[in-house]
Amino acid sequence: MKDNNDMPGHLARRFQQIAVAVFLAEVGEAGFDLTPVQYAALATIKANPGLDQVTLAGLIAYDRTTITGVVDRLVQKGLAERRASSRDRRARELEITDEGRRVLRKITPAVESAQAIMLRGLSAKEGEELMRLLRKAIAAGNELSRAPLREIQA
Amino acid sequence: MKDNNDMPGHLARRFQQIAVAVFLAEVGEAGFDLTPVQYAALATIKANPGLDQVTLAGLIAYDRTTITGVVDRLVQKGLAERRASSRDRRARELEITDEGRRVLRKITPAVESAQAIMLRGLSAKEGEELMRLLRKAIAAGNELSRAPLREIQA
DNA sequence: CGATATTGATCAGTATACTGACTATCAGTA
DNA sequence: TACTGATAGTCAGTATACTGATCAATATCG
Repeated sequence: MKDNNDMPGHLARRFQQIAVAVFLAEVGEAGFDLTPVQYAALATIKANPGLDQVTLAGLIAYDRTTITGVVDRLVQKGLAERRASSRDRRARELEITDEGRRVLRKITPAVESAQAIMLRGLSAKEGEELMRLLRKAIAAGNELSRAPLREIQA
Repeated sequence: MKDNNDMPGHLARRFQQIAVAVFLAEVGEAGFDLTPVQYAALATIKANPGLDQVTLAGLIAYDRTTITGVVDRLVQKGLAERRASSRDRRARELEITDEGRRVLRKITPAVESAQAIMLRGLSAKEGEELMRLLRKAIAAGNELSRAPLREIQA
């Protein structure tokens, strides 16, 4: 009979569980209160000023119903702003605030440290290989989740 | 600047997201309504009859507060039973029902198929290597989450 | 132009996960 | 035995994620 440890799904869940715990611990010790999801969203808003929520969701592969709450919390913390779009009155344009920029800058060392801790059981080479295999598996399965990754249209 | 695709945490989240979607799709097509978490819990109850909830949580690395709800739903679906323990009046002993056994048996092909689909972008060798690296990273980070894996004490 | 389809955002509902607190019970020790 | 600490389970609260529905606005095509 198959063990849990032979199930990629179980290993995926477990690795993600640890990754989130490590991220929260490192960021918390640095004095910030930001989740992995909020961090990714904020960094993506900074890199793509004025993008709408659907585009943001596509860039980080979040469900569009999840993004609503994530952006709510970023706005509530004063890290991002949500404005009505002038081109499309359905859409909301997202901008990072000065405070958001400051937090992103200060939080970076903790985030990098967290990424290292997640892989601390692996050699540098193994860490690279793990990421390569994850990227490959993810690319092949991209369309299988409700929230696939979407590039920005040129 | 670091891309999301260079962050093991982001890749972990994305891979898990796809894994859950694939599991639910395969199991759903087979006519069953069981989540990955519920499946793992049920299979573990079957393999360890009479275990209590804390032991169950340890065997699959779930938080003990999460287990309460998961077992609630298994009981509600008639797949498992929760009994008061005779040895320890705080504890609840868990048992799989005949229906639970039946579901577990019938659902296995869909579960195995899901595991294969998650890795469809990888060769057999790469899939093995991905699982090996995940196991290694997880083992090193086991104590970093609130819900570490715990073996049964002999 | 107008009917239709699509899209952006949100909402209600459900299921993980976690934090922190609480009760009941058990175990070990002074 | 009485006190203390640990443990099993649950609960309230918060944050992802998803399904499916709805509403407003835009796009498309006959």
